[in-house]
Amino acid sequence: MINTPTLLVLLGPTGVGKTNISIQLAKNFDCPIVSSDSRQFYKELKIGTAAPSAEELMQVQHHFIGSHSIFDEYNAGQYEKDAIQLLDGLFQKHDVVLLVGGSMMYIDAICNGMDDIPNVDAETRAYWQKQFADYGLEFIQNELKKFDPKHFEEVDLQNPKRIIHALEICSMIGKPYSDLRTGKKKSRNFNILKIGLNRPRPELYDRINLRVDNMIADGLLTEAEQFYSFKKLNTLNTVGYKEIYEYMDGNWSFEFAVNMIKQDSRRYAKRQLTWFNRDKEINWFHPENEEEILKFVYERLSL
RNA sequence: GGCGUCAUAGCUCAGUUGGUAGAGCAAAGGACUGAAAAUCCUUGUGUCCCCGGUUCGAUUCCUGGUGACGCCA
Repeated sequence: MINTPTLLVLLGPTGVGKTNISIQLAKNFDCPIVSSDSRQFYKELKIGTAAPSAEELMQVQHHFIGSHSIFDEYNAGQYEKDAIQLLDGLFQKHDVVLLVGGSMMYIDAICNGMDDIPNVDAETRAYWQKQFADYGLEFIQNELKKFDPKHFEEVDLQNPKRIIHALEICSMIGKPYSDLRTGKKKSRNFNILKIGLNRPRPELYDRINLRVDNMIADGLLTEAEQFYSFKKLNTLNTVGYKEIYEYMDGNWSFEFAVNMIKQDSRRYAKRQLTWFNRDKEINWFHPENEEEILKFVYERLSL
């Protein structure tokens, strides 16, 4: 029934109910799951990232769940390379592979591709961070204007991370960062079908709040405490962990920290929806309309 | 029961010497090419507790309610 390999992409805001639907879809189409959740990659972060349970992992073959350590350096560009290579292998045996997650840039890295830009080495990063820390935003803005006037015109000049990154690349390649930014969409040797899950805002927020309470009951505090001494790692600058560390540092009460985890999760969900709303290829469904989703996917795949 | 204080945005509160109002937080909207669950930008949403009175005009002053809090019984 299926002619060309298809990547079925299941996306949506945090807490909407992706995992549950993903297991059902994977069973129905007898296909493996590739995660595009940039925090479920980390094997140390299970409770706080609402990673699939051991039981769920046994039911369907999963990739990129607990595949990395919080001590690893990882990024979207590397993920694109690794995941595309993995998909090439999976499509040898499967007509359909399910990509599941909510990390917007990681999903786009697979669907659209990213430009070929080198990984930033630690010294370069440290150098520009120090420049920013010592001389401020205006200084790095001017540096960017000097090294890459084109990007200076395009970038969000209030956002230090964007400016620093552009400067890192400029100094590593010895030419403007914008020279490497083609903005071209890569072609893939598989079809892409995007399914978006969403719920009315109050419903989504209720689920997020409840899920955080459940994480606490399941031992999120203990999980986070184990890595307290590494709290400065980028991988731990994550909703569910950074708030616990504020509590452990004595800045917040425990109750306040829990409320902040809920609030930060809600804000994250909002940002995800802002990004996804721009993508007109997404076919949206309410997660409880499982039959409708299955019917839609069957129809699209058999064409 | 008596006396006093208070009542303004979802919350905490400013303010208007009488010309229908503004901060913080929350929230909403947006951006996004290797740190992305990160980072950054924009936006004030209102029977100013209710009924009257004075006034050209009351959220503001006055009578009376209602509610909250405090003190005294």
